Amino acid sequence: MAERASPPAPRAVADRLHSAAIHLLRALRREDRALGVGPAKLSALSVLVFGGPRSIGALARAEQVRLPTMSRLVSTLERDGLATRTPDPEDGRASRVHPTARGRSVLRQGRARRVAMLARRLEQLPEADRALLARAADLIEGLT
Amino acid sequence: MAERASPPAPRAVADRLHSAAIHLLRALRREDRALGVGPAKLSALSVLVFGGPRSIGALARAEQVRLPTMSRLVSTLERDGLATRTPDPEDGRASRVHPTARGRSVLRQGRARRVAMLARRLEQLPEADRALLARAADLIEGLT
DNA sequence: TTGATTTAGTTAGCATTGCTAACTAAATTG
DNA sequence: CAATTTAGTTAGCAATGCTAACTAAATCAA
Repeated sequence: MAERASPPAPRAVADRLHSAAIHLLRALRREDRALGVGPAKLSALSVLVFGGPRSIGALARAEQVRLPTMSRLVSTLERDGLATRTPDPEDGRASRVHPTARGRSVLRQGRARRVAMLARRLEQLPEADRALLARAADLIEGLT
Repeated sequence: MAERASPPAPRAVADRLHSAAIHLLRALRREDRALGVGPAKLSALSVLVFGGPRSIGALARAEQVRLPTMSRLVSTLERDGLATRTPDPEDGRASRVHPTARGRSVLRQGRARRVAMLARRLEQLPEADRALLARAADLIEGLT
């Protein structure tokens, strides 16, 4: 035994990886509900907190949504006290979006909740498997 | 060099894996747009096609949504000719949902599109990395 | 057996998040 | 300087999530 499996066909790997990602996120998604902040807001906030303040357009590109969608999302973030808008001194058309202290705090909590749930499961794996998953995460991020 | 990294802390791995899954699905999601069938419908259809016909309640549990959400989703699947509802002979309250031929076809196409996109990227990886990702997919599915 | 409870599903109504179309206003370009 | 491009907004629609409140069938208990 321990015979090498047949070489992994890209399509088969793609299919399995696709399913796994869907199921993983579906399970984690439930953790967000307690937060009272929707997934789109959390995700945009995450870009602002970890990537720094930026324009609404840049945020839209980062989140892969259209400008009007992000425009409205930023309005609700502002209304909820999670972000603020300041005029861009260089460009009279643009504004810059910043997370507020409360925004950072909410993000930290949400992220902690999701990550904690996943971490609890990862703890039950042998260390070698955990290392493999860490490497897999990097590979996936590198796929572009 | 090639020194062993510090043991992978579950929280750190969880964080990276979480991000990777989000980014992967966000990229793949775009492929679905050409299909004209939303993600919730595709996902429910996938359960029906690969897991077999079942009640609306069972479908709701599989999709982790509430019963009214699934009830409406099935109505639209029916309206779109992607699924049908038949009465459950055992239980007068329940109905069973079946995919139609067209539902199967649409699902196959959508899945093929997403998987093809991911497979194209996986092809550019060394075989060892692909094998690693295949193993990772299994580990993730097993986390539950 | 009947009355109470539970379970399956629906309907109504709301919030979020995606889109396109059509607009304003500032910046850039020819 | 006029024409075009770019940043953002507003309006309106569709999909998808929820809870509350309902109907009807099934099950349980007395």
